[in-house]
Amino acid sequence: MTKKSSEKIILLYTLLKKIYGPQGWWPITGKYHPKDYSYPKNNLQRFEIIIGTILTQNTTWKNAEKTVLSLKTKKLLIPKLIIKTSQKKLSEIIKPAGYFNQKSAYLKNIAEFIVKLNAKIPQRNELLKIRGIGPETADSILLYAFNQPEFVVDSYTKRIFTELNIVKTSNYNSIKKIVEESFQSKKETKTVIFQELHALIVEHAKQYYSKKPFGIKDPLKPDFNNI
DNA sequence: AACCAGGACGTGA
DNA sequence: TCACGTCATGGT
Repeated sequence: MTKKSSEKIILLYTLLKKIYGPQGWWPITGKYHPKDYSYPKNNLQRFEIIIGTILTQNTTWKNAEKTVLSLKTKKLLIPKLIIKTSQKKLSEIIKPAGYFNQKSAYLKNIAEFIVKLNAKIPQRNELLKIRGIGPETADSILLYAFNQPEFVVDSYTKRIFTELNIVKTSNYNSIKKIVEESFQSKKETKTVIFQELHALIVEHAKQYYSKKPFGIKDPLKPDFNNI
């Protein structure tokens, strides 16, 4: 990690926070204040977030949230009930989220894991063994459902970081490590920073990095040219 | 009407 | 490791 990388990452976080404010991005359906970081408050909310991270894979949160709400209305947002429900029925319920055949299987896999977990905090490498849980979903689960200081790297992050010359690599673990090493503070603080930074990056990217040519109208670009 | 969305997985270089 | 095809609905 170069010193400039961390300077740029901290600058990016500062600027994005100033522009968009706190995102409050723990995908819980219900009421909460964006600045309230005391979520999830129980295992049901924790599971709801976990389910959300899978359903939103390569899908808009709007569509994913719709299916989370459907599951909630049907009182299925409980690990044991996800296991009990047939995959066919699950697929039907989560249809708007896309990839329903894959995702319904993934939901069952994570539900099995959560039951066996017995209310402990999962290890990252254990999550990665589950079919349907890749690096981004694993980190999302750890960061938002278990409040662990694991930074989430998504395609937007790679895109913005390379476009703003923050990093040269597009390797997941490399970028994750660079970001995590840029912020040294206590665990709770880092967790909040990582939760907000990832959400802010997504928000910014949706405006300036979703269609080609990427970032051409990004107002932050000049700030990163001569640093 | 092509293109993309808060990816993961399998396969073949 | 890395690039590419596949999975699928809904919005622009």
